[in-house]
Amino acid sequence: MASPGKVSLPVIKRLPKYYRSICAMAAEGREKVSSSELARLMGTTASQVRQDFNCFGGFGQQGIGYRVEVLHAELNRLLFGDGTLLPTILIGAGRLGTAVSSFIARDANGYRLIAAFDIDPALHGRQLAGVPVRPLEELAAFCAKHKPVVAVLCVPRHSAIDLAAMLPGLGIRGVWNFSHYDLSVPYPELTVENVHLGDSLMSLGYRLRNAPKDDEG
Amino acid sequence: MASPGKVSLPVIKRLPKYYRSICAMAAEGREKVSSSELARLMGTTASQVRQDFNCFGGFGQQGIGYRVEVLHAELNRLLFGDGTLLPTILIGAGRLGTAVSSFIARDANGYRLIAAFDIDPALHGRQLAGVPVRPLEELAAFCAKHKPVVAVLCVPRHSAIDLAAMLPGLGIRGVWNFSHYDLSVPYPELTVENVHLGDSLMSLGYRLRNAPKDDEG
DNA sequence: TAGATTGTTAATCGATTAACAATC
DNA sequence: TAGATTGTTAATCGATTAACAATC
Repeated sequence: MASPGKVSLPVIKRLPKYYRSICAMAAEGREKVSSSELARLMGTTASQVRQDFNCFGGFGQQGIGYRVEVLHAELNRLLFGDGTLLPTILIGAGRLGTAVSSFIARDANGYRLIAAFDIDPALHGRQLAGVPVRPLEELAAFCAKHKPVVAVLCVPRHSAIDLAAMLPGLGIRGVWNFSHYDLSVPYPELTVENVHLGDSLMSLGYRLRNAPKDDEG
Repeated sequence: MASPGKVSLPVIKRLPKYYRSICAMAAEGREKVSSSELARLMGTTASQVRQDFNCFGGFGQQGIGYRVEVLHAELNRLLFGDGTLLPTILIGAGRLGTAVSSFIARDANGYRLIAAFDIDPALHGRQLAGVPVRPLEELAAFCAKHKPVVAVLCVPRHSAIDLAAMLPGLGIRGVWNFSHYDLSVPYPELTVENVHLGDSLMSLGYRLRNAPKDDEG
């Protein structure tokens, strides 16, 4: 079993996919599953499934397989810890911010939205997924008092750069970044998940233009 | 120079990041740039920059560096082809769909939104980023007539599964998938970009809980 | 016991990085 | 020419896959 900090990023990124498969199985009442069946469901190999689980100590029984209930509990613990929700703020309450806020609030992903911020006075006071939109000037005071751990950035590129510089000082340790500026590079002290919608669209375009067109060629 | 279909996915995913850096430089009037400077900006190595560009034939001059203008033109061509926008439909016009539609329409990413679809009659006829929301029943007829190439899926998991099965038959070759179901596995005939917001949030949670807390430890 | 399936080590594969000759 | 920097080959690194002993 590797020490938790040592688990590689590709493995970590696969955990939610395992979790979803297992949740579906648990809901169906399945009791056991083999690495090869999980692999087929996820489009990978049985080897990878076993390697991945063994990063965390091995959840199976030799000769038998994996108990769905055990996998479910272990993955749940890995992804959500003891179940304490991570206090989270949203910065940028525009269209994207609004969509994202309801996503955080609705889907049980381990986060609790405690505030939203925006520079636009027209938005101040509005409710967003159950929290009011506050002026950006209140950010520092709010963080000092309520100690959010995660910031969701739905702001333009330049605001993201400015904000990221101050966030660690406010106690923020994680950022879910929707601005199209890659925050992982300049701010290694933050744990960042970049969701670069524009980049993903552009690379899709390249792949489409260069895909083997088996229906035409 | 590798044949276009052979360029590896990691390289393709870096193209938009190069493009943004180069656009910024072009805007500043910079004329030349070295692989090492680009590498520093992107948080990678000069070696990788040169390897990446050489997948497409090499855009630089030995001893000199890269001309910003050349890089800009080449990356532009790679990402956007001849500039023809890819005709695109949105399926699912809820909160997320709304945010995403304005993203497609506003940011110049090489796509042209030509229609939106939803099962909810309450949304039918509404305008979304300049196109009307249509009943889902019209999807097949619309595709037959207008030949969209890309579908953006902002629908729940189960609808995504059902839709993906029929999309190739309607001429759709690419999918930008926001449903939390991984479409790459069951539909290899589609070029899919999965944007799994839930998964990205969950893995962020794991990383935060297991990050080395240098401010506490 | 025989069959199945994990845990774990070894082999392979691919991507990244380093090195260096070519060239401006 | 000397210095700089690419293009390209070689070395390294890490992730994936295969193999197999352990075990139910």
